[in-house]
Amino acid sequence: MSTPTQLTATSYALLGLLAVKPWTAYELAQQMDRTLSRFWPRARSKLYEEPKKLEALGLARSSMGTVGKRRRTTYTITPRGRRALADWLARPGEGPVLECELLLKIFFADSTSTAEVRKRIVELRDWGQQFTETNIQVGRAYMKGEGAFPERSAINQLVGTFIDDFLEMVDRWAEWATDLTARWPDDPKRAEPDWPAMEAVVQRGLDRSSRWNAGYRGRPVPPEG
Amino acid sequence: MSTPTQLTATSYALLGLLAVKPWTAYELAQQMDRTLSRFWPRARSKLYEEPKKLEALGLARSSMGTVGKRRRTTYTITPRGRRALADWLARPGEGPVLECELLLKIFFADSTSTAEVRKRIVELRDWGQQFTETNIQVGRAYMKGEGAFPERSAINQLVGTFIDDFLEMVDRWAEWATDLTARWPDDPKRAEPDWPAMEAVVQRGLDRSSRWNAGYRGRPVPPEG
DNA sequence: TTCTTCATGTAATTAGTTACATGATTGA
DNA sequence: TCAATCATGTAACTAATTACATGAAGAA
Repeated sequence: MSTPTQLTATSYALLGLLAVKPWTAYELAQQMDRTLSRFWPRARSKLYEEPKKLEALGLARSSMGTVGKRRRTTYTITPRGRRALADWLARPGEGPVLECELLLKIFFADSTSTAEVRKRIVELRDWGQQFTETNIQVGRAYMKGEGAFPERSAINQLVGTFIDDFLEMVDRWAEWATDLTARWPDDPKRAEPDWPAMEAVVQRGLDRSSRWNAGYRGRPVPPEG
Repeated sequence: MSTPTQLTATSYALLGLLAVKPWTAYELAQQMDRTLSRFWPRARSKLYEEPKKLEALGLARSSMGTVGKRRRTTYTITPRGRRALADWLARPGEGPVLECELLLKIFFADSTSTAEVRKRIVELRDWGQQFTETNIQVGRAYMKGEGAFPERSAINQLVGTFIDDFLEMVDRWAEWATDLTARWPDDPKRAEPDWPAMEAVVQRGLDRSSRWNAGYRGRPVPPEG
């Protein structure tokens, strides 16, 4: 820890939380778990480590309290910390990274049976369901005005909707995939694609391209080949 | 490498490719990049390492060829490898893990300006667009019958649709978010949530729950009767 | 011939995870 | 007063990434 390395997005995630208010290490970890983990999942232990790095770099300071004879650390952001955060927020960011083992298993369907594929699809749907439960609770709490930080409500809606859009998408896909594979023979290698559906997906992608090229206001439009 | 550690999902990803046909290390890496990276992204170097592990465990064997005076390794799956793969495929898998730095930056909007948030939203949309381009090409190639493995067409449709559903979702979200934030004041902390929209999202989640509880619940429920 | 891109890796480093440890608090 | 769970971390390990290196093939 003597060498203060470069900050990672995870460091900034913690720093961002500290910008809202000071927290103890435990509260920080909790908060991460509850909110950020949906699109920036990290192990618990990491969340105890990072704040130390922030402090070493002068972006936060810590004050020790005690509970009985255990120490308890509370972190507060410094002005330098706020500036560092603002700088980071003003730089471009990375797009979504999706990782899905279930999809991987489905992708290798030709080395197993259709029955197994169907199981994986059900698991995917169940996963979305589980996730939805907690997401709803958060959303409802906010609507009842129990949200801890009312000045963050609109922001929370923005990202909360992204997450729920994703969950909705997974659910719909799973439903569609269930129907599709219901008509598959036992051996996935002998399954015929649903050509019209495939055509529709390609078309949809092309439509996105058009809409994008039509209304685009950033970079120059790439020349058509 | 002398201690043959446990196989990871990444190992199985390579093993799965080998089940299709033998490949050289380079071809494996290419294939990963082109197809699997969409839902199982890994660095290039990793893809050269893993096959060695597979060989050490007797799940693949390698034959050395040469190009000039450089060696070139071709990997082939063994019967044990096929069994290991089938076993893995028959076990439950992990659900999606979503990671998005842009969303993280948007989440911390209260430490920056609405203008910055809008930029991040545009970046997210651009990202989807970029991704869509390549996705369409793959899809079109398949439809023209240029797909290298026709027996995998239906499977590819399954996962390809998942990816495109996701891209479509991102695009729609970005469009919605653009509209919403167009009405935000300069300071995101003073932005009011769109309450009806928020209510709608919660309702949608509840609807998913109902549909789920009605129909499935882990295993396929036999039709009422 | 030289330059660039394709092909094929190895080495060094690190971000992140799993496992472990233990005091404090609560409630049965 | 005992067990469970909350709170608070540290240590060991590893999966994965970035950086580096270099031969081969084809283009200019």
